[in-house]
Amino acid sequence: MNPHEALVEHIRQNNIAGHLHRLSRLLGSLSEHRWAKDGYPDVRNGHVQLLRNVDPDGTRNTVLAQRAHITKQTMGRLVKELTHFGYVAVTPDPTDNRAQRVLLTARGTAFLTYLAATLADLTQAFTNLLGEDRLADFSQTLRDLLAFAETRQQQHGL
Amino acid sequence: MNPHEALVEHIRQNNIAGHLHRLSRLLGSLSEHRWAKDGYPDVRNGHVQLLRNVDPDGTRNTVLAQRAHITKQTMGRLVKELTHFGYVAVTPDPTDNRAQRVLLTARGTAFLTYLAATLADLTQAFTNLLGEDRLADFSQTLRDLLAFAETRQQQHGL
DNA sequence: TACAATAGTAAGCTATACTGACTAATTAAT
DNA sequence: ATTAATTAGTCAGTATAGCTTACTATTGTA
Repeated sequence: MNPHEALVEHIRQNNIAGHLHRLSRLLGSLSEHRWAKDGYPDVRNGHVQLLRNVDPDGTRNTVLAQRAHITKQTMGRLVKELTHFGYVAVTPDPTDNRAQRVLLTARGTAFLTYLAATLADLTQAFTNLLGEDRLADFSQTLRDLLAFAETRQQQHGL
Repeated sequence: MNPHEALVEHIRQNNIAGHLHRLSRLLGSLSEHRWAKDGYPDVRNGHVQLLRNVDPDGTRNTVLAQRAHITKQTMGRLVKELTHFGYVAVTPDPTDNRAQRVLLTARGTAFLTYLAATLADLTQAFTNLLGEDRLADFSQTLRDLLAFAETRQQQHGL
């Protein structure tokens, strides 16, 4: 094995970030195809990070953005899209005239219910593949790595 | 816990795809910041999937695209960018006048060497956090899930 | 009352990927 | 040997998911 091959091999061995990226994209595209097939063609992956953060009594855009770790402008776009497709509705916040409350519509709730079922399916498929223990370990490690990466980001180092 | 809370809780519990997406983005942005700080400001994460697939004697654009699982058009853009920044060079393929060969320049090789070192650092940080065994398990599971998702995609189900 | 902070919007930029349509060159089939 | 099909690469356009900068309107505070 010449030096270049050794180098490349080493990089492939440590390619966790690349694998994460690819798996994330693959799962995302599989999900959206399934949702479309099952009657929810206008919901995209990004929308889920809105839908799953709405409280029963409605939630402000800014709060949704914080929970999803995106800017309020980006969340604002998601709200607009999901409003247009009828998954959420926006009402003025009675306690603050600047603010709005985002609420799930019946369709939004129906989608969330459906989503929970498909996620359960996926978890089942993963369990069949890996077994319960390995899946739980993976999930926990994922959370640990996420916490680690967040800390690093706040320190702004690598 | 009312039904809506239970639903949302269930969705959060099974939020593997969301976590993957966020971790992938976080690691990507940390990497690019570090690369910029260390003298490689023009290399982005996407470029790595080109650089690490170039053979010592050069590789065709189409082959690079296949290895990186992206379209040849997208890979073509990466080639153009990295050529512009001096990390790769393109020569005609002597055996086929339609084709080109992408080769690493000295700068490209230097970056790959540097990259291998930073990946080793990151692996070390992960090992400190998780221990060798958990990291190895995570890495293996990631590969298993990737294989699973690829298969599903080819079947075009779920 | 004036000033600072907050909620949300508008506009525009970037990165990453895709598809469809094209040219030029090669290979295969008649 | 010519025609037809495939292949390599590019061009142009689209979509998604983020971002930043700049703005209005409201609220809270000194």
